[in-house]
Amino acid sequence: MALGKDYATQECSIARALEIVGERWTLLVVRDALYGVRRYNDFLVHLGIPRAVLAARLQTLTAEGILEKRRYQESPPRDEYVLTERGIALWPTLRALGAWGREHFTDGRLRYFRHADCGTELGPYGECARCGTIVPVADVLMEPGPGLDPDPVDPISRALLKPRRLLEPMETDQA
Amino acid sequence: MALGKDYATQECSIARALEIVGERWTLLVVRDALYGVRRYNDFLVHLGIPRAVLAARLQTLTAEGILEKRRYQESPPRDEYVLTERGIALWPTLRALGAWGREHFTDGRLRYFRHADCGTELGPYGECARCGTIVPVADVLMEPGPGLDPDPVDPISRALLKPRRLLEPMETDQA
DNA sequence: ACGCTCGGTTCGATGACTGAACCTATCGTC
DNA sequence: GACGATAGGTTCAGTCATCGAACCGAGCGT
Repeated sequence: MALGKDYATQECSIARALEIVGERWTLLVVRDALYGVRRYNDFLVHLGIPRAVLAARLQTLTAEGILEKRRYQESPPRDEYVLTERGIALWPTLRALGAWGREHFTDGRLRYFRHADCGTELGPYGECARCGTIVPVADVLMEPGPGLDPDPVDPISRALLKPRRLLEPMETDQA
Repeated sequence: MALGKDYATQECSIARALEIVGERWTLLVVRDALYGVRRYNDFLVHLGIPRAVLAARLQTLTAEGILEKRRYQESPPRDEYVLTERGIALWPTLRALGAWGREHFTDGRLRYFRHADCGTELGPYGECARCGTIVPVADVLMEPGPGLDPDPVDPISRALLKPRRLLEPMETDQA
């Protein structure tokens, strides 16, 4: 958010948060990371984001400790970007934002989020009404809804047609 | 978000939400509205936002049904911007975002949010642990914390030094 | 008639985003 | 060992949003 004006005068943790994740595309990158996307190229294709912007976002997210860059093979050298604790902690925000967007601006259910242990659909705060608990991110099961119409040329889009747990890494190779 | 590229390809309610409230300053305007700010000039001074940008944000927020423009006196004609249901529904998102920012990027408590009925501090989801309920926005009491250091020339900043309920309109006149 | 406040609009300069092209290293294949 | 493909970027020109300051008009109060 290095624009002439930052939110410096705002003594407010919302403003601080927005300085870090408030830029265009940033929260969508984090969303994809929660969905299990880890590689530069997968982000690129699934988001349709300009390459330069993606590189910039991955760098600042890494610098802020939200993603961690990690080598997963040596030859050829390839890195992946994995969410840290701090990044995973953005799930409630994304959940709330998504619930608001769905409630007010979307028709047709695009995805369902369920408690993997019992199959109950999550409430607006990411809680399981049946178990009476906040569901840990890794126990959230994501399923496609009827309103979903995936892009056939995008392997990530197709991979998201199967029920998956959040954070479970994508297997793009055999896609 | 009328940039060359919108988030059109994203079949996702998070992306839809971000198209509406994802622009710079927008969520801070909504935050101030929750805090009780209603007038153009109060937003202007408290946010330190360029006038043209504020005018644009107020217009799109009104167009999207998040704020409502309402005449509060006839002579001279003056309008105020008040949150609608749809705008108030953004509270959980802002609460989650603020909790994340405070947890990871702020030192010193800036504000406390409590359940007005019982004084218990709100949990990260805006719930009252003691009463076991999600606290309605109008029953949230906001109090200044020790880390707060208000701008003395800004009447809104000073008004926020007193405990206040969310949505309670500001009285800027006698400030 | 004068200045003040409120709520804007206009405008030039700056900076972020976009899309396309280019680049490097490594692999698999012939 | 030349050839093309793939992953992960960087560079660059053009466009669009944001910034800050100036201007504007209606309706006060005096």
